[in-house]
Amino acid sequence: MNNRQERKLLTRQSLMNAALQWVEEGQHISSLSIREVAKRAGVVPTAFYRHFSDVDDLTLNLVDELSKVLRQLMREVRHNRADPHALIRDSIARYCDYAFRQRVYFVFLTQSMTGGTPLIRQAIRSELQYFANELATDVRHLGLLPNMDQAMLENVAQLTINTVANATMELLDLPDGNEAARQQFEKRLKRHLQVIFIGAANWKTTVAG
Amino acid sequence: MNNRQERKLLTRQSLMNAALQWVEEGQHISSLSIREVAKRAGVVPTAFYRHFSDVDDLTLNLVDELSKVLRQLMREVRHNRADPHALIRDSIARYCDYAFRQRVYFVFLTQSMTGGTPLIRQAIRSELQYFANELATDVRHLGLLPNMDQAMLENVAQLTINTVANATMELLDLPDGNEAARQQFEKRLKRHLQVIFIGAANWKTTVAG
DNA sequence: TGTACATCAGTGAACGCGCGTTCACTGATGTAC
DNA sequence: TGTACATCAGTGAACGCGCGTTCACTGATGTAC
Repeated sequence: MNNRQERKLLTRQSLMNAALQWVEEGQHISSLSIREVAKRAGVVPTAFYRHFSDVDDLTLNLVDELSKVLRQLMREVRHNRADPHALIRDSIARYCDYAFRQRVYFVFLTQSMTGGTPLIRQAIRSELQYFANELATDVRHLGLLPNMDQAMLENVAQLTINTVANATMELLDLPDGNEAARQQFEKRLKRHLQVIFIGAANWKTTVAG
Repeated sequence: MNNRQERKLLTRQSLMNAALQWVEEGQHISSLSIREVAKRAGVVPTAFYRHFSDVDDLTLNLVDELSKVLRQLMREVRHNRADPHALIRDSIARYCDYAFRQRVYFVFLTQSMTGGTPLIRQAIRSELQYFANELATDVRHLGLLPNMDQAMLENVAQLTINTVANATMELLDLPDGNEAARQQFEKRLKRHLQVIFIGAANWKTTVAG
């Protein structure tokens, strides 16, 4: 049924899942050992080397893998376009839901955003940049900030994405099932994004000085 | 000259400095071992236990210690009040200078912001909250946003601090001595803060819906 | 289709090493009289 | 001031353990004829 290549990919997936499991338990990826991740994946420690050269290598591949998943999410969100009037609120609600359901992905990415090697940090940052560019394109197409030049629009998009990323760290630490805290959080994030949007709408190039 | 207590404090300081040195070399604090930090501090591994119960305990104390240092910095910055007209630009320049000179403190704090135990993350978050409150008080006293209610003012201050904190991660990864990249970074951060300030100045309570 | 050989993902033993933690200790500093 | 005892920060040996990495291997899958 499945040939050698496919079996190898399955083992690779097992190793990656085992690493995510480690993070899910509250551990930092940098404290994961080859022996530990191999044990959790159900293979002998030396089998690890058939897939990755060390834990950093695995981590980098994990960032790439999860980036793909997140891009897919973004495509779906953009497709099911929300009512423009409640755009911010709806987008926040949808994003938070997703972050909660795929919690471990986000924990891993926020952890690596500050904790990994410079290479890993850069990979995540360029992923955020990608999202910012998508957002700028959407804002342009929706005609939400018609008078803003492209450079500044990208700047605002970047600020927005950064704000969401920052809020995500907080979201992930909210006590599970505390609906009141969750709503308070979403309200606060909504206010932040509204301030940014109002600031962008009132931006005049002459401020630049 | 120095009694037993003072000597003990010196060893404690050595251990903390050794931990910071580890971070400075690009390692994550969670991968620091008791033996390693003791070796760097010039004491025998078992001496570590006279000061901390484990590495997490040391980390938490380090967060407290550095928080004190940062509060002191903030007091100085607030004292040498800048020209209100160039408030944002001057504050950014001063902050970036400080972050660069005390690089390791900021690397450690941004690293722990996402990477530490929940307890550590919470400690840093409440420290950021403290800074946000100070900022809100300053903005109030300077009369910069006279029509804004207290809750929203705190919200905007929080957004501002978050934005600076987020930018700090990027700042710390800038190649050393690349003045062009540094200026571009500062300009981008200035734009972000300006958008936030303009948004706050144009905020109407009726938007709240 | 059948056979003979090549490939290579995963195995398992072995190595030397640094780890956290225990324990009894030492000897300078501090205190009581 | 001098003496006798208490305190306790730092020492050093010892333990069992999990670590990364090496190596020769096995045996199922793949390929060439």
